[in-house]
Amino acid sequence: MSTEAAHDRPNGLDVLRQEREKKLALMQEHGIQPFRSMADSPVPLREAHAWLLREEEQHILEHRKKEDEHSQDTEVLTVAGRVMQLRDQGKSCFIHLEDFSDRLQVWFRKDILGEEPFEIVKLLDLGDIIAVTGTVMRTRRGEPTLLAAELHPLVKSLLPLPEKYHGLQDREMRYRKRYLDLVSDPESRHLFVLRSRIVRAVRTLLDERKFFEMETPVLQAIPGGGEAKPFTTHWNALHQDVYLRIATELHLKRLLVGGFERVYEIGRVFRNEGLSTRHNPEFTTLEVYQAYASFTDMMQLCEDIIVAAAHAAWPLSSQSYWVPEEVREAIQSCTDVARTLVTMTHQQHGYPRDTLRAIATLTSSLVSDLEHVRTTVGRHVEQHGHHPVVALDRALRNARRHASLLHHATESLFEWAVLNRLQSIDIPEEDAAPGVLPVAPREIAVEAAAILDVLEEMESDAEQDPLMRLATADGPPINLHPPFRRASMADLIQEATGINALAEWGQLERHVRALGGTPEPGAEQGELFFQLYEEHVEPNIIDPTFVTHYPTVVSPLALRCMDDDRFTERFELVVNGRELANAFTELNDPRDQRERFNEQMRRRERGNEEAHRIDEDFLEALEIGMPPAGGMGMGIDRLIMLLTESPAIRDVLLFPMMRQSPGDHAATAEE
RNA sequence: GCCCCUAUAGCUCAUCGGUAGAGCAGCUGACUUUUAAUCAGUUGAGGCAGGUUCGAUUCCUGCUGGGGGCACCA
Repeated sequence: MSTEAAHDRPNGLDVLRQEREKKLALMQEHGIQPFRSMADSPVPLREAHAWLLREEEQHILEHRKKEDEHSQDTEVLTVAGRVMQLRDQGKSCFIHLEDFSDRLQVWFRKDILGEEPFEIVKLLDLGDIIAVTGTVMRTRRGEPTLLAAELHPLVKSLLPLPEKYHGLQDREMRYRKRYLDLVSDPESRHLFVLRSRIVRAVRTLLDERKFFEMETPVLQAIPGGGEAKPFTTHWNALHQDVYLRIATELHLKRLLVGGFERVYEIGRVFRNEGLSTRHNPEFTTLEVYQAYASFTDMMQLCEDIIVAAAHAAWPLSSQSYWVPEEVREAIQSCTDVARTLVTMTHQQHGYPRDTLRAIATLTSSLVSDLEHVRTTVGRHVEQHGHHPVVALDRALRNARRHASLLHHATESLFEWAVLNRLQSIDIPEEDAAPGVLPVAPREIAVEAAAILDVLEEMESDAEQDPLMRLATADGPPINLHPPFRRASMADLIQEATGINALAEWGQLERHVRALGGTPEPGAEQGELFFQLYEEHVEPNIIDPTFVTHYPTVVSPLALRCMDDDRFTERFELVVNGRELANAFTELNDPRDQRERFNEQMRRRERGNEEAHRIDEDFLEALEIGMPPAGGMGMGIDRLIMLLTESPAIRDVLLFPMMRQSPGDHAATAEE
C-alpha cells in the first residue's frame, strides 16, 4: 500500500506504525498472541456497570457489616473493548475501555496484576482491543472501575486514532474512512443506529399491513420507472450491455399484474448524476404498491410511515419533554433534604458529614446536568450547526455518572443510619427547607436509585418530541404531528399568490412573468401552473404538506382526475421545501401507457437521454391487466436526514460515493 | 456544468512576504485512586506544478482532493 517514496523516506505515520509494531513484537516475546479468536464471550460494558450497581444495592440492603466478607464474594467479570484513553501512573495505570454498549474505566495495578503482566500494560496503545478480567469496584471519586486481575490483548492497533478530544473533524476523512469516524465519534455511530431503526420501522409497519417485501432485479436490460441516466455495465458471458436500475417501479407493478396485491421494496437504485448535499449516485428508495387503492390511501400510509419512523428512531420521547416529571421532583427533594442536612451538621455531631456534603453537591450537579441536557439541543445546533447527539451523549453520561454517585452516597448514608439504628434523621423545624419532613435515609436511597434507574434506561436520543425536528441549524422547527396538511396545488398557489389559476387558465404566462418568472417558450398551461407552484409555493413549505392534483403534463405516470383532466390523482409530500415522497393512482391503461412511452421515445430522439425507454414486456404485462392501484415512492435517505436533522445526504450514508483520491490511483496502479 | 470557500505534523488548530508554533498522540524519564491526569525532556509538517519576489506556507495561475451554493433530480 505504501508508495515507493514512503519507503525511502519514512513519514511521521510510518514512524508511529513502526513504534506500534515494535510493541507488538515485544508482546509476542511475552507469549501474547494477538489476532486470535477469543475463548469466552465478554460481558458488555453496560452490563458491567449494571452489575456493579446491583452488587452495591445488595451490599447495602443486606446490612453487611464486615467489609472483608464483601470483597470475598465479589464476582469476577471478563470484559472486552477498545482502549480509548490511557493514563499511566508508573506502578498503576487507568484506561478507558469502550465497546458498543458503553465505556468503562479499567485499573491496572502492578501489585495485583503482577510484574510481567504489568509490562504488557506498558505496551498498550490507544486503539488496541483487549479483554480484561477482574472485579468491578468504585474508585475514590466514585467512578465504576474494573480492577484488573488479568489482561489479554486481542488486537494490536497499528495506526494512531484521531485526537481523543476533538475526534475526526475533516469531513472528507469522515466520509472516506468511515471506520475512523465511527471509532472516534459516538454521535456518528449513533446516527447509524437511528438509520437502522428507521428502516426497520418502515418494514415493520408495512409487514403489519400485509405488504410483501419483494426483491426485484438490479441489473436490467431496459432501465425504467423514472427519468434518469443509468449506469452501464457489461455482461461478459452474453456480450451484452446491462444497466443498473434507476427505480424499482416497473417490476413491482408486474407483481401487481401477477396477483400480489400489496408489495413494497426498500432498495438501492442508481442514477448517473452529480453529487450534492441531497444527491448520491446510489441511494435507497421505498416503493409501495397497493391494488384497489388510490392516492388518498397512499397519503394515509405515507403519513403513518413517517410518524412510525419518527417514533422508532426516538422511542422514549412520547412525553413532550424527556426528563420525567417525577425524576425532577425527586431530585429537587433530594437537594432540599441534603442542603438541610448539611446545615445541620454544622451544629450537631455524629453525622457523616462528608457523605451529606457529597449528597448535596451531587444532587445540585444532577439538576444542572439535566438542565444542560435539556438546553443542549438548541445550543449545540446553534454552535456547531449539526444535530446534537454527541453533546447529548456527553451530557447524559455526566448525568448518569452523577446519579450513580448520588446513589452510592445515599446508600452510604443509609448504611450509616442502619449501623446507628436510626430509622430517620430528625430535622429541627428551623433548619428544614420548606416542605422537608424528617428524613428517612432509606427513602433518599431509594429515590436516588430510582433516578439512576430512569437515567440508565434513557437513550441520549430521547431529548425531545420525536415529531418536532429542526430543519437546519438556524432554520425553523418542523412539526411532524399528524394529520399532515392536505391541499391541492391550485389552492396553495392561490394562497401564496392570490391567483385563481383554475379560473384564469389561459392567462398563466402573464402571471408567471408578473411574479418575476421566465416562462419556457411554448410552455403549456399546466407547465406554467406548475412553475408558479415551484417558484412561489414549494420552497416555503416547512411542515409536511401533501400537495395534491398535479397538472397532467408533468405527471406522465399518473391517472387523470375523473372530473378535470387537466390534473392527475397525484400527490407529493413536501417537507422543508423538499419533496420527500411522490405518489399517484397508477396508470393501468396499456394503450395510454404505450402512447406515453412513444412520447418519451420522441423526447429521446430529440436528445433527452433521461427520457423513458419503451419496455415492451411491461406493456404486455399491462395488457394482461393490472388492477387499479395506488403507488408511492419515498426517498429513504431523505427521510433519515429529516428525522436525524442531518444537513447532508452523505452524513446518513455509511460509505458515500467519493471521487477516487490520488492515493487510490497509486494503490490501483501497483496491483 | 457554473460560482464561492478550502488544503500546515498521525489528529485538532495557529503563523501582517523574512529561521513554521502549540495541544493531543508518539518517544525518554518521574509518579499505585487517575478523569481531556500531571510534571520534566524530546521526535515529527505547509496537496501537486508553475509564476512574481533578494526571499513564498503566505501573493498570482493551473491542476488535484474536499466543503458550500446554483442547475438537474429523489
